[in-house]
Amino acid sequence: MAKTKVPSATVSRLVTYLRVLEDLERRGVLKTSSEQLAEEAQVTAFQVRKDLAYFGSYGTRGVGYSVPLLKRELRRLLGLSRKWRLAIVGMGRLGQALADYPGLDENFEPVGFFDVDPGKIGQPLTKGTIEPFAKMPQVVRERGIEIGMITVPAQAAQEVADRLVQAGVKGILNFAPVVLEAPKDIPVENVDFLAGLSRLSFFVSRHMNERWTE
Amino acid sequence: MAKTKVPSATVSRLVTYLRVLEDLERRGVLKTSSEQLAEEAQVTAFQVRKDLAYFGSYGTRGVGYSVPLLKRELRRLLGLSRKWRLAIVGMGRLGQALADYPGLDENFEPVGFFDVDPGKIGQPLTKGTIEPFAKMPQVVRERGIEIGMITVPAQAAQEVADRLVQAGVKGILNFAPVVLEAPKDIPVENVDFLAGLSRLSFFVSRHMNERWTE
DNA sequence: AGGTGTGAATTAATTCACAGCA
DNA sequence: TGCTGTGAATTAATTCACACCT
Repeated sequence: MAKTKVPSATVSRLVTYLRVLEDLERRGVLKTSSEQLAEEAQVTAFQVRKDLAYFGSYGTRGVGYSVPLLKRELRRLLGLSRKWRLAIVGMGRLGQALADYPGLDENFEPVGFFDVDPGKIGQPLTKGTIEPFAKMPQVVRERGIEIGMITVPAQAAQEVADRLVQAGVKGILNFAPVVLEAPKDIPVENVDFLAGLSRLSFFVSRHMNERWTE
Repeated sequence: MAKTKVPSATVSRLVTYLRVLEDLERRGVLKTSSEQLAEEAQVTAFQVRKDLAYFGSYGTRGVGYSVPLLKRELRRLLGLSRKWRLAIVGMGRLGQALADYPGLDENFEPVGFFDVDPGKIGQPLTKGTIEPFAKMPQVVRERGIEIGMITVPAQAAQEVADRLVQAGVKGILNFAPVVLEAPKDIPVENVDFLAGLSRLSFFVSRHMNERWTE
């Protein structure tokens, strides 16, 4: 069992391994190997074994890994052995799309949906009803909400983040295209869609220029 | 001017620097420094200078960087000095939200919106009209579409990707929660929303357990 | 026999310190 | 003087080879 600190790249890959395992399980596969996991996760088998070894030894030598067991262990490592209660702030199309994103329910329980638009308040959703943002702090406390997901326009995001922190959430996932400030003990994950496109266009343009010059 | 290969982490950070520069420009700031960029991008000033130095020298010693100039250079480096033509496949809420995502227009031009649902076809959007997916290959050729964005359900994503590649796109940005296969000269960027939440919950739960044991 | 787990070797990324230039 | 640009030093991450266990 390793006591060393875990590379953050490893954490990102654990998420991928978990997704692969869920896929294998869906296909009825019960046993797997570092080789197979590597193939599906698009990394090397060395990498898979090393990543897992940071946390413990979950496989059987000469045999491989049990899919359900490894899945359970990864969920535990990622803090997903219980569901996190989630507030989604900003119920435009993005917020609504995320509320219904497949697989969300396996690890998260969205129990609060907020917006400031009076026209939206009361509107029913698949998993609840849109409530006024002003009630958010109260709801966060009442329902023990731990994670806040921000899907409001950029200019409102920092304000929303501050209020979520005040209300007592433990972490923030931000989809607005700004980098948010937060107290250093509140982790914030900033997701930016255009980042993906920009990275992609970097690789595409480099490929098209055939080894770009000077 | 460096000839060395660029760390892929550096490319991701360039995207962030560009976003920061756009923000500075919006605030009317004309000159900046590695210090300031580092602050806003949440990295060290060493890192900023090193990252930029992989590509050239864009600053003035003793002075700093010109915001518009550095912005232009970063856009060039990222292949964003012209707009990429974009097809969005899957016009559910996620597809529609992304079509209107702020800042998209600065670097991308969505010129094709596709769905298989007959009920959606013909529906007007902010930037166009939903067309039948069957017409996608023809439209990709006619309008010179270079990048395909996939926002369909997971089970349809691979099929869509294959058809996009056949139709001749140069790169794919995938929002469906699966890892896609593609020919090795076609870059694919797989975005997974739950990845962000899972990473976040890892950090939150570790923090809550106060240095997690064994 | 066969596939994991892990120390050692290698490679990559980051940090640093300071030379170089406006 | 002040801040960039960069080789050198350090630290981190990945790859490898093989001991080890079933």
